[in-house]
Order: sequence, then C-alpha cells, then structure tokens
Amino acid sequence: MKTNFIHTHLSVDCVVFGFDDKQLHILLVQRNGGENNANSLKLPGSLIYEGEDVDDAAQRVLLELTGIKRMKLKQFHCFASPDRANKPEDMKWLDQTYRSNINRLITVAYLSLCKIDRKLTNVSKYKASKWCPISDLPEMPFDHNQIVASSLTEIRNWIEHDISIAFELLPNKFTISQLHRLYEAVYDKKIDIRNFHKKIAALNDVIPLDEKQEGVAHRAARYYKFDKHSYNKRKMTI
Amino acid sequence: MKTNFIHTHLSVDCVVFGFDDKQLHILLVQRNGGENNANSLKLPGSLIYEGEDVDDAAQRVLLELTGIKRMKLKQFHCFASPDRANKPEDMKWLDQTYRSNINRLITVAYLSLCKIDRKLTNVSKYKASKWCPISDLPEMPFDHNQIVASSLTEIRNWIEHDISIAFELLPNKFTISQLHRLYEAVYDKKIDIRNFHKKIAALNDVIPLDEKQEGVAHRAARYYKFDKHSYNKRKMTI
DNA sequence: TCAAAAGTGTTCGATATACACCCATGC
DNA sequence: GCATGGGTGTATATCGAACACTTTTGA
Repeated sequence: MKTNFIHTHLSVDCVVFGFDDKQLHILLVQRNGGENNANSLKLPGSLIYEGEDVDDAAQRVLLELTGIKRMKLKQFHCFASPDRANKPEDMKWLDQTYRSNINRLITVAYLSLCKIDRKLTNVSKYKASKWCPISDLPEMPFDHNQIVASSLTEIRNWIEHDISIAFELLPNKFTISQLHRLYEAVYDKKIDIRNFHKKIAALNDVIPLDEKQEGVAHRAARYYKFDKHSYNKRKMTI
Repeated sequence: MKTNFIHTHLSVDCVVFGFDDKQLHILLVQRNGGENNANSLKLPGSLIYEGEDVDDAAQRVLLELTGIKRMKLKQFHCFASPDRANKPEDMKWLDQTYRSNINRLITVAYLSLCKIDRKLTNVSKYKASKWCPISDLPEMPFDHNQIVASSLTEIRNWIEHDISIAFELLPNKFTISQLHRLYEAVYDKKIDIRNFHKKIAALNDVIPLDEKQEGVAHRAARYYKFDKHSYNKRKMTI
C-alpha cells in the first residue's frame, strides 16, 4: 500500500493568447531535441525547480519565452491523467530532454496574454516560437490540445471577472472596432456594435483620445486607451 | 541546471462543505499518528497512487471519508509553495505517516459537498471526522487554513454556475427558508425573502410538494424538492 | 461617386431591488 | 392571545437585446 504512493515530476504549461484583429492565437514552441519530427509544436512549459512555486515556474517559462517580466497569468487546471505522457514519442522526448527517468508527469496549466505584435526576446532553450490561430492548431504532444480546449472557456470567465485582461491583448492605443472584434473572437459570436459602443462608453477607464487613425480608406476611427491604474484603484474600493 | 528539476510528492486535499441551517461547516479529520498534539484537525487528503488521476484520488479520499461513491467534486487550485510543508511538526507527521523521505509536497485542492446529517461510514485510516463551522476553524497544519479560505470564493462561483450543487447541502425535502438561509450563509449577506421566493418560484426544477412541516410552533412551511434529472436535461439542451 | 468602415438612439422586455403586512400554529 | 416564523405583491430602476441609417475618408 505505502509503496503505491508515488512521487512524480511536475511541470507547468502556459497557454499564451494573442489577438491579430481577426482571431485568437496561441504561442507555441518548437519541441527541441526532436529533429526527426521537425514540425512538432507544443505549449511552452517546464518542469518546476526545487524550491520553486508553480506560479513562479510559470513566470519563469513566460520570461524565457518572451523576455517579459511578471506577465499576467492565471492558474486554471491541473492535468494528471496517468495516460497523458505515455505515448512512445512523448516518453522518448522526455528522456532526451530531461535525462531523468520520468515515470509520470503531471502538469499545472496556466493562462496568459500577450500583445501579438510585441517583439519577443526569446532567451530560452526554445529554438523558435510561433503564433498559431486557435482555429488551426497542429496536433500537439501530451494532452496539450485538450489543455488548449479547456483554456478557451477559462479565458471567457477571466475576461468576465476582470475586463482589464482584454487590454493585454490590444495595443496601448486601440479602436472600439478592435475591441469589438476581440470580444467577438473570445465569445465566438456576433455582438451588436451599437450596444457594444454603449457598453464601452459606460466604462470609466476606457478613455477616448483626441487621436484618430490616419491613411485609412474610410472614415478614421478614434483611438482609446485603457487606464489600468484607475481601473485597479476602482476595483480595490469595491 | 538539470539537477535542479525535482520530483515531488503530490497529494489531494478536499474541502467538504456541509450546512446545518445556520452556517457552513467543513468536514475535518483527526491527524492520526500525532498522539501528542491530540487536537490536530486537518483537511482530509492523501498522496496520490501510482496510475491514479488526481480526480480519482479525490474521489477515493471522499469515499474513504464518507462511504459515498462519486460525490460531486471540483478541482479548484494547486497549492505548491515550497514553504507549505516545512513546519517541523508537519514534516515529522509526514515522515511518520508515509515512511518516505518527502522533500516537497504539492497539493491539488478540491471542493465537495455533503448533507451534514448524512451518516458517514468512515472506512478509512481516519480515526474520526468532525464538522467544524467555518466561522470557528482550528489552526490546521500545512496551508490548510489558506486552502479553506480560497475555497469560500470558489463555492460561490460554483453555485452561481450550477444551482444544483446548493441542493447537495440540503435534505431531499427542504423548505424555502432553509434554502434562503443557505444562500445567506454562502454569500454572507442578507437576502430579501420576498425576492427570494420569486426567484425560486421561477426555477422550474424546484418543485413544491403537498407536504408541510409538522409540530412546529408556528405556521408550517411547505416542503420542496429539487428535480435533478429535469435540471440536468434542461442544462444539456441549453 | 463609390466602397468601406465608423459612429450614433430608441424601444422593449426581462431582471433585480426595495419595501410591510397578514397568516397559521403551538404554547 | 401571543410569540414565532411562513408567506405574499407592487412599483421602480437597471440591464441587455433588437434594430437602420448617416458620416467620413481614400481611391
């Protein structure tokens, strides 16, 4: 009985969302060490270090991936199916990568957000990272496809409880139309534009600027900004 | 660098809520093996077995604790602070209990629900279990107090997304008044009783019975039941 | 002048909130 | 008859949903 208790390797995997004005994307990395299966993309992740909290491990993965410190992130689920890491190619990759006899791998999944046009300074082991539209994801190792699927419902909940995260996906100056398309992408449904304007106008922390688009072949849209500080202060006091 | 990756022991801990018509309670167990600190209560939990998913481990803990199969349960957070298991008395208890050199212990926390007057057939290692009101919890080992604190916001979210779980906390036949007190306890605020009646009347799956209270020193309240099957069917089709 | 996207108000129904009195029962 | 909790209705405010035309700009 006692001997049935196991210790296990624990990893974090990060689902980093981006938005390109049309659809949601996810940041994937090349699985390195697997030269033979060259087009093998996966979620960025890592085993946790000794003395490292899982939140810190996720921050570390994101820093190595993007060069950005203290990104917004949210733990959303622990995936621990005993079958999740037992495909032969996945076991082989684990052996090659960590040179450690990994009998079982459990992962804690995180959501994060990144402006898609942000320059990423990849300081990590990853050869390359790539934005993939969620409508056209490759088959990924382990249960990464399942993790992404469940992250989609999570990002909706998150936005509902905290609008400020929507603005992590947009440029600092954005148009209502961009925000509108983002919401349509997140909720995967049409949203009436007039009602949407009203809703945004009611938000004190989304502030219209005097600036407008230039050089567009149609009426120029006004730019807005999001006042993070005032939003956070307001949130505190409620 | 590679040697910094660790494997860790992984446990599940369950926060089982009950309701006694006045306040929420949590089911705690005696920490066994700790004869010297006799009044040491903790959350029921266990290390996971080889080949066991965390959800299954939580189900197993609940079965051993209550004798009930397939209780409703919900994973809500993974607690992995490196400091969470380094109090001397906690380390000593781990050694005694698992006879295994546990360098680090990470836990996945679960919410569950149980009718407080249900007879529990404790088939487990636990000497005793005890319902404790959430307003008067003992100091517990590890970060169990913190786990309980965060479970409180979780149970609100859960009820909001799935009313049916409220009825896991009440007898099969209940009065509106009981349900009302439950909601007041969960949200920790007064709720207008007339509006509450209206709200419940609008729920198709809360069904008034012909039966009433007997032997009470005031007007007898009507009993209601919750039609789980019709609720689930309805939920499917939406 | 045309194409393309921006911007703008009103109405309606549903939902949440506030609020106070009579009813049934056992003692 | 009184103490205790059960049960009921109305008015108002708020929110979300539906719906179509005019404006600005570059090509």
